[in-house]
Amino acid sequence: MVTDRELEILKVLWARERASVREVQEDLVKSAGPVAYSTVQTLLNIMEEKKGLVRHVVEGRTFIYIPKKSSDRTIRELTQRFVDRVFDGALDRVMVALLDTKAPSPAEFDKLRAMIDEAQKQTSEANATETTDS
Amino acid sequence: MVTDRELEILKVLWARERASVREVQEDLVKSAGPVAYSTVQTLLNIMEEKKGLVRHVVEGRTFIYIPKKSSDRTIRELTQRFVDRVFDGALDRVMVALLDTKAPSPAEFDKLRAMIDEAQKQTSEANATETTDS
DNA sequence: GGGCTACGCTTAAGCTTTTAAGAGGTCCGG
DNA sequence: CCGGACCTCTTAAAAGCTTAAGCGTAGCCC
Repeated sequence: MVTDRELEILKVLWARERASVREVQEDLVKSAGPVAYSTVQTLLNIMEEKKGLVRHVVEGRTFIYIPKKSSDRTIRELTQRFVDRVFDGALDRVMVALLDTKAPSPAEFDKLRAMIDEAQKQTSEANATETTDS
Repeated sequence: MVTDRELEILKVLWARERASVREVQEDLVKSAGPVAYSTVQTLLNIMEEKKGLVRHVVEGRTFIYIPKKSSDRTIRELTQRFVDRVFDGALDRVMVALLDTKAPSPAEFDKLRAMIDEAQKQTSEANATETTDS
């Protein structure tokens, strides 16, 4: 659904929160190499009309584009799709592949552990409130 | 590079190690819904000629296709590409998204921790041979 | 006002992906 | 030995992605 180029554009929009076509195009040239103004324009148009990924407001005669979904949510959806597609949803297999592609440093290992602890704490809290909820 | 359909085909080939077009097509129909024989044929042809993902041997008048890369390696490459594309290579951010998309069970949490421990043990052993740490 | 510039809109070409129909060859059962 | 079944190969079309040129218009500088 979200293509490579569209993701790049979304990243610019998330970083800026709102941006004109020109701003997106200039950031893209810096971060991802040359791309024509009209290309960005067409992409943004499709992303609004056909995919509902962004919306725009008019300021003067400039279109200001704004992402519709948060980066968190979009990235979560992309991750979900990827995990399902490649790993048939098996989280442990994802972890194996991840740790295999890039060997983390000891500090990163600790960070990962902390994350897992935190995530587990969150879920157990969530479960606790489920039963005692209003 | 590897598209969705191609990945499905590769999964069949990895499971069977080697398969005829007919076998791939039949497995695909079961696992992923209807698809024409000739479609699978064209895909396999492209995967061999243009992408070098598979090769074939002839048995009688049947083409037997064989994956060129292991599933491990291919999946590692796909994962690498995804992490770079979506997360700019930041492993910790991947972990956040993963734990966020699907809340694991306590048993799964333990499994993840064990994996991390194991991975760290592996790397520290590897490091011990090259640098004699303090 | 006249030209320059910036902007959005229209159109479309080139490529990849996905799908499939149809041609033609080979093999086996009868 | 003949016909159907099964195979590969050829062709191609629809859809989506990526890229961009060209047009009209509105504001701006002088």
